[in-house]
Amino acid sequence: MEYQEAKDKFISTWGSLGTLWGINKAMAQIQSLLFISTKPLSMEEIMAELKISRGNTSMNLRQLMDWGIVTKELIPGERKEYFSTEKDVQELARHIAKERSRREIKPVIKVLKDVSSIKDDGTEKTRELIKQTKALHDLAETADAMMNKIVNQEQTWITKSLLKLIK
Amino acid sequence: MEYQEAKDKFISTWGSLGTLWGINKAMAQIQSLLFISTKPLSMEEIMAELKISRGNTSMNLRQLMDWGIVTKELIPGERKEYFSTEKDVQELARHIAKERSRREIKPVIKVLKDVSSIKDDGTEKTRELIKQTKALHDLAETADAMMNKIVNQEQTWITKSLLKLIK
DNA sequence: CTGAACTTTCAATAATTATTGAAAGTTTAT
DNA sequence: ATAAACTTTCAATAATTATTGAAAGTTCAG
Repeated sequence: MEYQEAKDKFISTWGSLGTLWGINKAMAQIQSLLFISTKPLSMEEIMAELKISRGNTSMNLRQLMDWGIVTKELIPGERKEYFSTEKDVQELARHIAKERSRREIKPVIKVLKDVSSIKDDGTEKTRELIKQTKALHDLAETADAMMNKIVNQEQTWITKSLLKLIK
Repeated sequence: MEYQEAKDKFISTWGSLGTLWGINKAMAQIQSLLFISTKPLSMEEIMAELKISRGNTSMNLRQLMDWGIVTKELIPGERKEYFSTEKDVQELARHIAKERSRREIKPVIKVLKDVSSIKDDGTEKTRELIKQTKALHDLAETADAMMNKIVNQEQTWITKSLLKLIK
């Protein structure tokens, strides 16, 4: 497999995996492209590589910046804006996990908590609703906590190693 | 909050969370309905409760059965088919994790492996592609393995200590 | 201040995905 | 074998989501 083929395959596969981490195709593809690029890319370059419109590129870059995984790089003397993504996979995973937790999981946990806290009127169906949503609530909370612990643990480890390097 | 309100809230919230585990709205809503039902439901009942068509109900029930989280219940003397879902959240999580791993994560890991195995021609861009896809491959593999370990409750010292950290 | 270089916005449109409903298919009782 | 009871299929349609592109907005050099 040649470079170009491997590159295209990577971008389209990673792009289609977007759903797995809750982002759209264009967003995922832009991130992929930046992830394997050896230097920051301009909007023009991204548009050309992925064959998407200026507007699309602009909006998706903004979303990626909202997610905290893409940053603007200002190159001295250049008018254009350049973009690059977090290159460290651990750090990338941390950002993604944190954002997904905040945007999607936490709000659902809140609803599960509310629903499982309704008054038990003694009927079978109410009891079942309470019981099952409570179980789901506990599971969701554990899973969310675990995910955050794992990714933050990684962060601690990285920070520790970094500190060692500095000393 | 009354029973009916709580029930509707649960079904629509859990339904909209469908994307999180990679299924569509109707599928997620049917599963939710069954999850809090005190008895197996017929197609008619599901259609009426969720206000969806017969065809839609049929197709989504089939998909839920493919996922292994809904089963047909044959009630003696009844012509109609009844459906129920796995009621144990741990078991449910296990099934979902296993299916997602098989359908989505494993194939992506395979592509990452192929892409990261291309011949190093010495150019910077090829080296970057290899380096980054390899890092992603390792991360994906670790995450997948860990998820399976956790849901399969194969509690080695690693997962045990992780669980302790959370509690 | 003006114009060139660049980015953002957003209404229109395209692409994708979900849903319907009626015809075809299946099963069972008689 | 027939008909009633029920389920599945799938072409048509609706709903949703993504994408475009041109106008409006911004920034900056001269």
